[in-house]
Amino acid sequence: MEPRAAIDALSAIAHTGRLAIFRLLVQAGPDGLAAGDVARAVGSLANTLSANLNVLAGAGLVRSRRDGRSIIYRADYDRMSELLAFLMEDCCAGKPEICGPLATVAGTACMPGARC
Amino acid sequence: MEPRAAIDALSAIAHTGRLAIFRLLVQAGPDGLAAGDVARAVGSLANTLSANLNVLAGAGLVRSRRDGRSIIYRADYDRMSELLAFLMEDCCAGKPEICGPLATVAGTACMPGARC
DNA sequence: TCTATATTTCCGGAAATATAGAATTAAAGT
DNA sequence: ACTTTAATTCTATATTTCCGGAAATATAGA
Repeated sequence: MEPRAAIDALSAIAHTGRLAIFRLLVQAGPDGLAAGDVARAVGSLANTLSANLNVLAGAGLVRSRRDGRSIIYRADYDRMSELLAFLMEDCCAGKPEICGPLATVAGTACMPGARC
Repeated sequence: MEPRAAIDALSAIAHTGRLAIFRLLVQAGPDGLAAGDVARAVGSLANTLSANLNVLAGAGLVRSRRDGRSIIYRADYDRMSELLAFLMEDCCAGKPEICGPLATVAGTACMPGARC
């Protein structure tokens, strides 16, 4: 991932409202949620929410598709994964002092059954 | 890590200049670098650099100590580790689709011998 | 004390961002 | 065609961030 793209992604989630939106969409899973449902869940106006979803989409962290009158947003897991990889690899220079302890986030850091 | 602290850390590194500073300090290791050396390395004015270092320090990502007339800055590895943990655990909700592939950053994501 | 070096603080203007109200587009149902 | 619902876009305003110049502070050395 290019630094420019990483910075865009970082500033997208460096915002209380957008972080909440993104977390919600991650937890919602691959099927995603309609914009209206997101607005209700995080309690924000439709236009504000739309702007924030647009920032997240611009950073590649969420994707959208139309379904009837609703527009369904879902988190882009690959992109988030790339961002995490950027931070760990590139930014942390693979220092075990930083990245090592993350192994304790067991089960998340490693796929079930993955050989580590 | 609290969401507020995570957001502060994210916005601190969501900036071309500050990301460069942080990466430099991570690579410089625990001994850190004098502010002047950082300024020279990243090519920025002393006052601008000072402001940016201050933002990073406010987010807890770097620490400073005085040494003679120099002020030495070093990356706070623990803090960065906490930030990564926040993103993986809390934000990604432990979804293997996101965090799993990070195991391929092998050796960094998982300490040798860690139970994953 | 005087001077030089290192860094920070203060301040202002330009640019970017955030949010809300009003209007607009899009699709579905009648 | 008309109405309703869903979401976006347009526009304005308030706020924040960014960066540079000038001045201030801190330390070391002569």
